[in-house]
Amino acid sequence: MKWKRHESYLEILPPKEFDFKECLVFLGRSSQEVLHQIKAGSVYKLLKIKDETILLKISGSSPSILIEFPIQFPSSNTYEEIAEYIWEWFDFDQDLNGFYQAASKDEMLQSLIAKYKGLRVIGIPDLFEALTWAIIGQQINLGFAYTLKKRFVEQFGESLTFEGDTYWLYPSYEKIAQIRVEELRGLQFTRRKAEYIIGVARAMANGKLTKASLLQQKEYQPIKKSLMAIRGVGAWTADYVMMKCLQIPDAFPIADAGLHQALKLQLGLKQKPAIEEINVIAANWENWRAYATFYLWRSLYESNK
DNA sequence: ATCCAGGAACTGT
DNA sequence: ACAGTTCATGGA
Repeated sequence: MKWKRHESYLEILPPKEFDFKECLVFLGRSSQEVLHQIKAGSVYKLLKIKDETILLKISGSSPSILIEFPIQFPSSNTYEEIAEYIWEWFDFDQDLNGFYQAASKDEMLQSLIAKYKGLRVIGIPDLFEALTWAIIGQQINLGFAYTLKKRFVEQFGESLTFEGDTYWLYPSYEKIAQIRVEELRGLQFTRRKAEYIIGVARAMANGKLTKASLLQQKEYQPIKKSLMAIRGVGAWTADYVMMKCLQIPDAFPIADAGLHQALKLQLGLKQKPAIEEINVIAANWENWRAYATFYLWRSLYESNK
């Protein structure tokens, strides 16, 4: 991880294969997003580290990323954790040359990379957020998923208002561990989703589920198995979390409806491909299937709202 | 109206 | 192990 602390800002020095503007497109994909805002090419995001709540203004200043602090500066031992969060969020540990090389054998990926070069898997470093956001999104359209997330965040998260804009933190598992199913039903969560989400919160509050213990397992299958042992987490959610939170570049949510739609459009198919066909299509994506998926998702919001 | 959404658990065989 | 059903709601 490379970063420098300056007098009034923090500078992150990303790897060469990175395009801040491409990542901004992803971050701006939903007008209903509540966990960050984009204004004049900068991303504003509230972050809580230990007991410090800090507003970040994140800007691209090629080749660096600059982090400013519109409200107040963090305490000096918090800078490193902020840099770490940003590093993880933009997945800077991956060397995308591997992906670009793997894609040289695949015409479709090559064309996506030509369009979106420098796009990285924008992650969800917080395990509770990653798991519950995935659960929220199960089997509903993305627009409604964002509606539910907004209600959830605005009901149970902390917020801070600065110069007329309100910034939100995702609800903590400590808080959600204490609520009742009915409170989520009132926000139009299904009963089952409410149970899953509260269950995840309680497992984390008990210390039975942590990001560190998942990552300790190193290998793909054991991690996936541990995730799928959680009620509400099937193969799709496990792969989604491995991709977005555990930064496993080969995680592959093969049953994903968006992936199927993107493949159909990119390959000009008459209908969406079956799982067996996707395995054939993805034969050359080895080690980079999360990136292939992410670039395919990107292709779906060419003209988004 | 009917089908599908960035699925998963449950039930019956 | 496998297939069919249920959950619940919004959008096209």
